[in-house]
Amino acid sequence: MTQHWLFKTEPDAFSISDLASRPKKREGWDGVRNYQARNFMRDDMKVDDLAFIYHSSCKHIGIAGLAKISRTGLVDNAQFNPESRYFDPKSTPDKPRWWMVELEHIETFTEILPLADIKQIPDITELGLVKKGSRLSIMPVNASEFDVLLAHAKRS
DNA sequence: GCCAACGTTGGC
DNA sequence: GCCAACGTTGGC
Repeated sequence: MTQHWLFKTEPDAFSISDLASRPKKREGWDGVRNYQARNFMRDDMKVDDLAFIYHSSCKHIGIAGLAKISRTGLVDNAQFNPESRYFDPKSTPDKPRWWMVELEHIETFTEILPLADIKQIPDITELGLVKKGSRLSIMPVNASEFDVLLAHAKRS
């Protein structure tokens, strides 16, 4: 059973076009340091699951494109690098704390589907983005809402 | 830059 | 295990 996801990113740090310009259009999604988000990646994601890429903390906030999960079960090596802002002194290579998946770019939407518009769509009620207080950087999207959002994103 | 809401830490 | 204090997130 394929699931659907949404990954937040700050485009100043890593954007949908950065993903598209990587070799094979793929990149490991490192730097997640939240247990719930990690658990989604480590326990629930499957190769070929689809994922929206969402731009946050920027001028044009919203869903910017579509990707898929290309690899799972990867260790986020930034946790072992003392130079990295994602370094975790409590994690060891024997027993890594932080795991990630790899994403592969599928499509950059012609226009970003703005958060303000998403909030106006009557069918979108379950999505974490529109729920008060949700700060998850990675969240599931149920199948019907995923279809609605994809239709809106392609229409704009 | 503000600030509400949330997650994490650490003393007890 | 509680909970206050602190740090972070992220829209506005």
